[in-house]
Amino acid sequence: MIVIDYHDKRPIYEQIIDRFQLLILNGALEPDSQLPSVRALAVDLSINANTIQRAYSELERRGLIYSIKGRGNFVSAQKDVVKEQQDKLLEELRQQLVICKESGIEFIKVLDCVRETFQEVNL
Amino acid sequence: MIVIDYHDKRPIYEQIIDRFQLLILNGALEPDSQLPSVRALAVDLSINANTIQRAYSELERRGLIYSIKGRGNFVSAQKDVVKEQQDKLLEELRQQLVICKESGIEFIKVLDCVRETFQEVNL
DNA sequence: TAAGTGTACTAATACAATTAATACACTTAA
DNA sequence: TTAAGTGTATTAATTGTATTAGTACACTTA
Repeated sequence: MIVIDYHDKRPIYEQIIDRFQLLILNGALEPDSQLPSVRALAVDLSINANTIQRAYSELERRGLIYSIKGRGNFVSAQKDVVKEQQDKLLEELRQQLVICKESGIEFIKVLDCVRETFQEVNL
Repeated sequence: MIVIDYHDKRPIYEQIIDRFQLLILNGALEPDSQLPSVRALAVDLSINANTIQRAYSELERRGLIYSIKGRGNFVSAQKDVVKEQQDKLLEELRQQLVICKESGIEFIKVLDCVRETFQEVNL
């Protein structure tokens, strides 16, 4: 479910955050379903439990999960938080688009890139 | 010409790299034109000259500038390096697009984002 | 009650970013 | 020739962040 890429320069907790966020946003993890415990996942990934805890804290801060002491962490059931995080991703995309535009990359090239990624031909 | 954003989490040398790369890619800095000296820019930005040096070294490694001992740093005159760096930016865009797609963001929303950024209506 | 859970805290280590101070080689203009 | 300005290289020190490690406490469930 979760894989750490040690060639990735980003911190481990950030990789975990992004991975879980992805699984929640696309619906792979259903609302109210339980996440692995901080200790269990720590053992599974051979890392420290504090690192998992840090990732879970951030996910909770974003409203993507909620935690119950003594029971565990669970996927949030609120739909608006999903939309909110998707909007943040779109904002990051927008920033990258601005960089591309300001770097003199032609509009058609960007459009091709989008088409290829989404494999949409009916445009 | 160059501005440092201390609210930006990225290292200073990286901000300088990106800023100069942008100016070179979009043609604001013409081939063979001279860049500020490492010392002069350091004083101007109130940072250490080594930080400028580090940024210039990376820009030279990318082939975007060339340096002459005792004279200064100059914008590269080779067109293919511009294309090469633009392709790298497109690859970063592609990765962000994949994240958006895998996060369940609809194709039309991404397309709207592209349209708005490039302000193209004839689609 | 025991085991499993989240949470909080501190200490220690490792690494990266940055500053600082030099020193050296080269170019240009007075 | 000399002085000023340029790039380059090196080392040391400081700072901040990521991560590990260990511990303790509160809560839930069987």
